[in-house]
Formats: sequence, C-alpha cells, structure tokens
Amino acid sequence: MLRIYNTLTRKKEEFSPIKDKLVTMYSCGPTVYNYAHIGNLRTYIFTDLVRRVLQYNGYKIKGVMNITDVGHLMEDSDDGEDKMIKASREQKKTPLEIAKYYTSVFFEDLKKLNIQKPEVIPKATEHISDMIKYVEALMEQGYAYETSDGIYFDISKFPEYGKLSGINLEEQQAGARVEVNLEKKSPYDFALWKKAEPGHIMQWESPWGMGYPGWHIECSVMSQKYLGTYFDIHSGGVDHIPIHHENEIAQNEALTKKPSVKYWMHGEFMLVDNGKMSKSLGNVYTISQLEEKGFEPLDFRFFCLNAHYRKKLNFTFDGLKAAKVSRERLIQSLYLHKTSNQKTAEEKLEKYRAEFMDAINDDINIPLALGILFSMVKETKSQDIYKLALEFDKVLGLDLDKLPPPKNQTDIPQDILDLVEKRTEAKKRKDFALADSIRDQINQKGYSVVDTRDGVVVNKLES
RNA sequence: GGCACCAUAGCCAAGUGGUAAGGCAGAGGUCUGCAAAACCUUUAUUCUCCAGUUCAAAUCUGGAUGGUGCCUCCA
Repeated sequence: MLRIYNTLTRKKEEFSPIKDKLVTMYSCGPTVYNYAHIGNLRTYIFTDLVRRVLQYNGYKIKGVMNITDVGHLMEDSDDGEDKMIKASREQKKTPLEIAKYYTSVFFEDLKKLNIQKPEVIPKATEHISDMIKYVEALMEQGYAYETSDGIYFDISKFPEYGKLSGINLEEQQAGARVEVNLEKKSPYDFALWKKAEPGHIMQWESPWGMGYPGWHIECSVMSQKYLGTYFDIHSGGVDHIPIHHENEIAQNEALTKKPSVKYWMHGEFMLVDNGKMSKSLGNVYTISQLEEKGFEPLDFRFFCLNAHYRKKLNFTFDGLKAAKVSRERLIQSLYLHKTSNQKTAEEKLEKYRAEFMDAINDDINIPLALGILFSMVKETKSQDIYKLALEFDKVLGLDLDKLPPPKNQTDIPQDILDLVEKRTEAKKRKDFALADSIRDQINQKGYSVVDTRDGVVVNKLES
C-alpha cells in the first residue's frame, strides 16, 4: 500500500488513483530564461522519484510538465521587466531563441540525471488562446474584473482561498508587505491577463487589447487541457504553496466548483552552506559546474536521494564528495555480486524486496530504501543480489549496473608516460628507491601514479 | 507582525510509543616492497534543553532555546 503526504490535508494518505491504474500528474516546469540550478533540479528529481515509485507499484502514468516560455515578472514590482524579455535583451536574442536554447539545455540536464521525461510537455506560448478562453470564462462567471492594466481574479468570490497554505487573509493584511495597487479590490487579487505596455516584445491579441497572460493561468489551462478538471497528483517546490498553487486552485475550482487535484505534493528546498541559494551570494550551481569539478551528474542524484524529499537538504561539496565515494563503492560492490556464481536464499531476497517496497511506499522514503540496499549488498556475493539491486534501481535511477569509466586518462603527456615506464622498470629490478623518486617526480608534474590489480593507472592530479 | 517547517555522532541522514538503520570521515586489520584502491572489523548507554503523560519516550503533551524557509518572481 502506497502512502503519500498530501500538502492539502497535511497528512500521509493512502494513495488510490481516480481512474483505476492510470495516474494523472502535473508538475510545475521551468521558466526557460536561464540554466536550471541544482535546487531546481532537486525538485525534478523528487517528481521523478514519485513517478518511478508509482511505476514500481504497477501504475501507468500520464505526466504533464509545462515549459514556461513567456516570463514571469521580475522581483522589483509589477512594473518590473519580464524575465524572458530581460534575458532576451541581455543576450541579444529573441525570446523564442532564448526559450529554445534553455529548453534544450534543461532536457540535457534531465537526461544526465536519469529524470524521466513526462508524457506531455506543453509550452505556454502555444496555449495563449486557451488561456484567453479560460479568462473569459472566469469573467463571465464573475470571478474576474478588468482594471486599466489587466484582468484580475477576485479572491473575495472564492472563500476557500488560502486552504493549501493555511494563510488567513485578514491577519495577513495587517503587516503585509504587499504593494498597493489602488485598482485591485484586494492586494491578493492576482493578474490573469496583463495589458501590454507599448513596445512589449511578447504580446498577443485578446478581447482586452494586446497583452500577455498572467503568471498562474498557464498551469490551470494546460493541466485541465491534458488531464481534465480533476487529476491525481500535482507536484512542485514548496515555494509554490502560498501563491502559485493557491492561485491555481482558485482558478480551477472557481469554474468547476469542485476539487481539482487529489494529492498535492511538494519538494523541500535545497540550501547551500546552510542558507538560501542566491546569485548575489555566488552559491548557485548548475550540473555542468559540478561536472567541471569532477562529479558525475548521478553523484548529485545520489546526494539528493540521501535525504527525504520533505526535508531541507544542505548542499556542500563535502557532502557531494561523500555521495560520490559512496555511489562508486556501491557500484563496485555490485559488480562483485554480478560476477559471483553463488546463490542467495529466496527467503532472504524476499525479505529485502519487502523492506524496500515498504520504504518507498511510505511517502517515498528513499533514504531508508538506500539503507536497505546497502545492507543487502553486504551479504555474501551473489548474482541474485545483483539482479534484485537492478530491480531497485528502477526506482533509484542510479545506473547501478554501470561501472565507472576506466580511470586511465588518454591525454597523458608523453614525458609523463616515459617516467611511468621508467618507474615500472625500476620496480621490476626491485630498485624501489628509484621507483619512489620517479613517482615523486610524476607527482610534482601534477600527475598521480597508482598500482592496481589491473596494472598501473596514471591520472592528472586535481588542483 | 503572520504562516510553515526543523533540531539525532566530526559531517550527511533514517527512525513518530518498545529500547538508536545507512552513508562519508576517523580508528584497527587483511592485501601491498611502500603507498593508493579494494575488502573486513569498529565508532551515539543516547537523540538541543526543562517539565509532564506512560510499565516504557528520540518518538506524545506543555514550555524554553536555536535554525531555516515563505508572506514579492523563485524549485
């Protein structure tokens, strides 16, 4: 029995899909105006784990993840510049080019991290007319009103507003830092459609003149279009709980008058050096940057798997290093299982299989599941264990069957190779003093030389 | 000011009433000319503090302290 934590009820609930064996899920996707950072990616890894656990339980999945290629506003205020447009100006490309480029990089990141692609990946800009229709419907039913700069949702018409985050609007308003927009009936009314100021690059025709969609309408429109008005799981980062998902609920449920999502799931944030990641602190990393520092993308995935998705995870390079070592040893050890011809008793395998299942089915408890895997790997080497570990890897997605690439680098300079050769000869003559002094020379030139069971391995030293 | 979450070894981390998983680092050992790697063994009488409930508390209740996130775009 799979149990998952539902943000809406703040409880772990037994999971049962609306429709038999097909699970419908929507995940908030990226705004493609910049590279995804490791914090973003933690959330996509989380969603991927949910998918994989569902699949492990025999469910089929229809997953939708939007690509936001029409930007949200900048932090300054409602008058701030659209992110897509800002990136477009700074990088001297059209918004379309920007979106296309970062979308392709995003998919490469997903692939590197073994994150499954959702079945449907709609783009916001291809659904503008659907959004306009949706806003019109909200207008017709009295949930929205027009001001000089756009169309706003009237939250006073939706008394359940705040049910996901548990905020109390009356208390909020006392000390709130919400900017004053005199035309808005409540500071919490949010834009469904914005009228374009002259010269705005991205704008579309609408019944209210040229303009562009608000920040929340795309998710309502696209989830409904591809998954219907009531679907199983909506996932995203915790930061979306108070505004974005609250607004989505308001938009969805105003029209349908019934719940729109059965289970809301939210992944916690990643911290860096115990604080928030931010560009001004210079602690925002991308997968490529981790790779430049000598880590595999899957080391990062493993790092994320080591903590539960609803707990904050503090990213440090020491922690990532620990994950890297740990994953390499795990794979190494599994290789020994693979090449063993021993058998493991079926009862024992069954015990691990059951423990693993219980762990992942208890609100996706991957850290516990990893512990079970490590215990299993310590058993007497056998192919049965190797096979079972690969079963588990369907959920973990760590490529446990892939030995790390040979460590011998190909681009070792000839003078180093010559020294290595001399050292090997010296060793043969048992002239260890000479061999060691040659090793020192090699080290000083920035290379390491190590004798292994399979011969001599030369590597460039990390600086 | 409001909302939410969290506090377990040097570090990361699981555990939500029955007596502290797992990983990294450390220590000891096997192997090796020596290293390195790998492998084996080992590492919390105790879960921030105080009080309470209970036969039994890291787990429940109350309080204190500390930390983080959100309330403005954010994964």
